[in-house]
Amino acid sequence: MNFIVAGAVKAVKELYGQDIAEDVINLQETRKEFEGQVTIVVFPVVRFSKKSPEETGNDIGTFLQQNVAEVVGFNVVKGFLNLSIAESYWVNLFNDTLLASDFLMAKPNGQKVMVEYSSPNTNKPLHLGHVRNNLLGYSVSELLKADGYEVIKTNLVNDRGIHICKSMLAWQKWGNGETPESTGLKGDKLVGNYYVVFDKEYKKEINALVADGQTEEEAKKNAPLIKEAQQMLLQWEQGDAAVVGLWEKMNGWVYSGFDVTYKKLGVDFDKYYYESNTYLLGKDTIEEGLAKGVFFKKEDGSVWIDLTADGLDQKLVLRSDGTSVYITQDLGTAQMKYDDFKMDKSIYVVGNEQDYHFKVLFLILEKLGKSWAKGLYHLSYGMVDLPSGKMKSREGTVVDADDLIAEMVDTAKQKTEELGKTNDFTEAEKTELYDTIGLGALKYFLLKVEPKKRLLFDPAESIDFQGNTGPFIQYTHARIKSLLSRAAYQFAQADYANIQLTSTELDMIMLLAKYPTEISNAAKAYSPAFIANYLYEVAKLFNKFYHEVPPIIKEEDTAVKQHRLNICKITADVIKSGMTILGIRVPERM
RNA sequence: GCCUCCAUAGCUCAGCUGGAUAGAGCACCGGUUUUCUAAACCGUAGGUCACAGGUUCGAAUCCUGUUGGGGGUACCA
Repeated sequence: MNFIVAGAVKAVKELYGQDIAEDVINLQETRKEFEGQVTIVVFPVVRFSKKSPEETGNDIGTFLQQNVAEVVGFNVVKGFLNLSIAESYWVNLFNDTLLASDFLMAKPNGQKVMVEYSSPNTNKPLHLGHVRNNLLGYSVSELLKADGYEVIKTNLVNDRGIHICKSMLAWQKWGNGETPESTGLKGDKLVGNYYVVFDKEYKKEINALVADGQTEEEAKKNAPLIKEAQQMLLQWEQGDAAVVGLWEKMNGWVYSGFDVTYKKLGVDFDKYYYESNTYLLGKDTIEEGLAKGVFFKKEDGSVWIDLTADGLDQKLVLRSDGTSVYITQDLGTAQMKYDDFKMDKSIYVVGNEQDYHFKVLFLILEKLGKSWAKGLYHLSYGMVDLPSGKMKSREGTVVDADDLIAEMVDTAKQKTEELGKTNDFTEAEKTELYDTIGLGALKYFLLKVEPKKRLLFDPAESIDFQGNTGPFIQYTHARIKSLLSRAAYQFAQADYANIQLTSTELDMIMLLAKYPTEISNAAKAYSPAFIANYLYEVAKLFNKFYHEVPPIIKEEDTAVKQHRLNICKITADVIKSGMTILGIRVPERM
């Protein structure tokens, strides 16, 4: 649409003798109720024309109609100049751009980006909050690929620390040698159970101590169990063979459990980092910061940074005993990741409870003069809340990832069987279809919401399969595919000599043409939700088109038939491409 | 206390680089199947865009304040 902007700039020059910048010409789609396809908002031009909005609109409209071949008509409503663009323009756009073989291909931009997501603790199974993280991380990775980046997906596994020692200790004390094999439980579930056991027993001890007259705070510190867990962590750090052995065994269980969930979710990683390897990193960075005067040392030996000038607080970066805190290792890990990959950008997909942490982290790296610090971005997303409030693993008020997935697949199965759509499917085809639909519904449900917004999930109300949902879009795709195969579709450009586009067809072409722009906007905002909402519009408009036109298969005019099948084909391609970005598979039939 | 994010229909969400009469889905009510898949389509109803000011030709959108809610503010991660 650049030619319209250029034409309008020229119009202002010739009509009013004024040079204006291109951004004065504000283009938008013409609203449905008015004639035309493209609208120029004339208010910003008024101060150059020194005429009323209506007169200005008429002047420019007349000029464009006379001087720009594609502009075949115009009307002015209040301050809005609505332009009618020649049908041949849209037909050419459709044939030359949308039907071109590279329409859906990513154009490499030569940049490398790392996306870190998932990053689970290895002491408990994944829940709905983690599911949101995983789907977001995966989808943003796909989105950035589609926008031309080379993407490295990483998972920084939080595999050490007091939380794992809690599970280990509880298993040692009360586990009776249980294993995933002996119980039939997934490894992460088994380990998670002992995390809950620990918490229960710990609370008992606290209550007993409080009854003995200690304050709750004291009791929390003095309970024998927590002391034992801390002792275990110390032994782990010293490399105690028995503790490390147990740690490896239980982490192994958890990993095999996670692998099952990851596979089910369809997410993967190019590179794993383990905190057990990175937790000592960052001390070099502390030295570097001290030398550069970015950090300062207090009398007790602790190291700090003063960020009060930046509107933040003083922040501890190294304990007085010389050991690391959270941010110490994150500083070191950031350096290591950069050294490993030299990426242009690095995205951290982490919940919004850590907004402050990342703000500080990035600011410190900038102050240390790291050239790559400006490429760091915290993709902060809102928590998933239940009607009862926040999910808490320790208290068992979580929606378990595996359970939820199983439930969704089961619902998909039920609904599909009710509709009697899979009577001629093989068992394998059925299994795959139910999986595709169930996960499609779940993923779309989570991804259609803007990442930073918190999300309410009510387990009592099942996720919809109708309306603005994954299955609706999947259905639209399946319907098109079946139509194309029944029509024995062959790709070819249609002959438009005698074709008059319907207004819905015109709308379809305009909407489909926006796909590449949608991708780049979504990528800039790191928001798969843009894609989800766009795909919904595409599917909705297609269904309208589908109902409006007579059966395409029976169409006798071969040019019209080819043209409509082409629209179907591009629609299916765009849906498939967009859904792939969301990590959602689309069935050929359903 | 301070910092930060959020507030749009009964519910779940779009719309936010300022543009025309604020849009969807669900739920509710009504209609469409001898024609390519009714997980679809068409229609009715539903709004003080939390509140109050300000900037502007024009504000759901930008600014300030207020209210309500989430999160953060640890020598935890």
